[in-house]
Amino acid sequence: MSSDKIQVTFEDGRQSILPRGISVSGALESAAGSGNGWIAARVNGKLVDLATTLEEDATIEGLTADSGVGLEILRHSASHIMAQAVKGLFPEAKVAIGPAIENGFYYDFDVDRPFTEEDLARIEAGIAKIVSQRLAFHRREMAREEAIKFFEQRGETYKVELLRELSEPKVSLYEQGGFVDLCRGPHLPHTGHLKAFKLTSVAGAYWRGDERNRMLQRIYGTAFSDAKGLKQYLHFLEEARRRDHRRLGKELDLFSFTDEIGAGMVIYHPKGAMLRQILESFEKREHLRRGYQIVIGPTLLKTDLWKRSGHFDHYRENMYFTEIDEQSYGIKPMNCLAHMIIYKSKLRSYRDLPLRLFELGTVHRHEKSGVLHGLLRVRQFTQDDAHIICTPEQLHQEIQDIIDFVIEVMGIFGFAYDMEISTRPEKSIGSDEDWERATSALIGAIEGKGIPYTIGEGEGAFYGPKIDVKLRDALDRRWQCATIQCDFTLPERFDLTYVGVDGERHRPVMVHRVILGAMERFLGVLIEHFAGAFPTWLAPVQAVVVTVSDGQLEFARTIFDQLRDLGVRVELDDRNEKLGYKIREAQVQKIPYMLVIGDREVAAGQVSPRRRDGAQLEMMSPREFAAFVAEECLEATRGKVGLGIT
RNA sequence: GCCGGCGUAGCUCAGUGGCAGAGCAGCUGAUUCGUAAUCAGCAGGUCGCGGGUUCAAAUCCCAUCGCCGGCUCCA
Repeated sequence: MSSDKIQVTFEDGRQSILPRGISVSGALESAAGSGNGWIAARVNGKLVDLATTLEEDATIEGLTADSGVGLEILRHSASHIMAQAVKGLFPEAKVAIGPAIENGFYYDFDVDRPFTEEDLARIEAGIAKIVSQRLAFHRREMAREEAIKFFEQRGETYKVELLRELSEPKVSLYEQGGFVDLCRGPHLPHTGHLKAFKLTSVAGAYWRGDERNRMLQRIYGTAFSDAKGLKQYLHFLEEARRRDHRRLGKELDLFSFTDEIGAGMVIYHPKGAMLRQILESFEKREHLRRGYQIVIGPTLLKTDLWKRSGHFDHYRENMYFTEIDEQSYGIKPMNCLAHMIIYKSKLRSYRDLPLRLFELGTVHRHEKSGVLHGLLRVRQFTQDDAHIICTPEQLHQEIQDIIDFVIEVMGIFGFAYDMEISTRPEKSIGSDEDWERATSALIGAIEGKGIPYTIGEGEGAFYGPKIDVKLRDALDRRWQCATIQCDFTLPERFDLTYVGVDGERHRPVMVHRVILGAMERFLGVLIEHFAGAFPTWLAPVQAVVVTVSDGQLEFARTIFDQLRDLGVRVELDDRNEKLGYKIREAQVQKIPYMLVIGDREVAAGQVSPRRRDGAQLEMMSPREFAAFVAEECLEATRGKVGLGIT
């Protein structure tokens, strides 16, 4: 091929001979014409600007703003544009970093005065103006030392700090409308491509995420390839607000908090307590079925024991302590200690293993005040906690059984899930052999189940590797609930042993695991997942008896009594209100069934159930209705839960 | 813990230095009604708590508790 031509291969496999030095956009247009909405490209696997020139044979792929990577580029450019707008309004602001994130982008600024809501509106207007100007993004490369001088002159000390830590001799800068930023790129061809954006909030954030550093002001925003995408996202936010468990907890009268009692302490009202009761009895039965034994440990344990376990050294700032009769006690933040004491209460043989101890253990952790969040982050909570003490050989099977347990339970609640294996962190204890064995047990168990997983390199606990299960709710949000953790440290520290076949003492392995995680957090997630409209098996009130007029009150009371006897969680609305009013109230309370009682029902001795979705069921006897509800519950729980809460 | 915002009736909220308000819920009465709000009347507040400024504070200032959005940390 002549020296002034190159061969370009396109995504669809087509090839063209083009002049050397042609721009990426020129090459793309030669193949597919203009106006395809490309904002950047991948050339030989590398993301580049459309203005990049091609000097060698290449494979290229045009990227549009609606694709995953393209959207990220759009948002990243949006953050640059926002920074330009901020610098225009606040010239003294120093810029830090401004990446694209999952649902948008942000940029951190160091300013004397924090931004206000009004500032946000002004900045938004500034962005709109820059967009209308269609300013080109220019890339230029510079020696690192030169770039340091450049940003020093401009007083951008954060950029200088970043540059000093880079090892590359050359760095790239991007400029649009006089705003220059240190950046790898790529970026939009010009600012006019930012068509749908919105600034969402402003918040403090530590420089480089370290709480010892200065707090910067972070502006969050989002951007989409078109107005429709933005609208959908704003609708998603609205839907999330509508489902907020804190709002629904109040509306459905499930739980509350009060500063009189203290931050992070849940008060369960009757319906919330009923929900928990249902979850707990479900859990107890499921654990017993799987060979777990239920135990109950004390809340206060002597501080000396927490010293031995290592909690006093590593976890003290999160613990509550109390002293009585000159004896110091720690309030348990975890349940494992009592379980180990139970293990040690007698000599154990390999025949006793695996020992699976389950406790609905209520723990207290002094979480920092700023992290508390409804039911999702509290200071007193109850874990569905179990510790499995087994031989190293049994580990694989035990892990696999726990995974099955998690999958079955998540299926019943209707959650999808992702699994992640977290491996040995830098700061850790235990022998390589132990880590190797435990990690391969975790991986082997997951792979044996054919479950896809990701690896969190170095994300494990200091005492062992773990599997984290992140469940995905109805809005596709992810929540960390279940976790399975291997531990070699505590068996060592507490000198747990078992007598093997060989008559010798051996060291067992301990698995810490939770299925739902914490009852509080799981309940919060459940509320949002179902938007408060719990399936009948979980609904704290399954049916409400409503009369058309006072004339049917006596009959309604006998129906109510009968259904309650049969185990249906039923309420009676005997108020002197119109039927429509009572129906509305029951709908708002998201009660699955409304049993309408009018003269027709009294005459027939039956009830007319109306379902929450508005469907009208056939008239039936109370007994038939109870059987109907029981059947629905059993079906939803794969035969595990019928009527009644035990 | 840190940055910012907020705290008024059971709930949702209005009130920005001069007599504390609305809707819903509650109570009383009327109404006896067929699938998402019947009508009328009544009652309800130490304006989170504690200090201060002022003739006068829900309103301004300080401190504190709590909540909200983030950061950091986590089930």
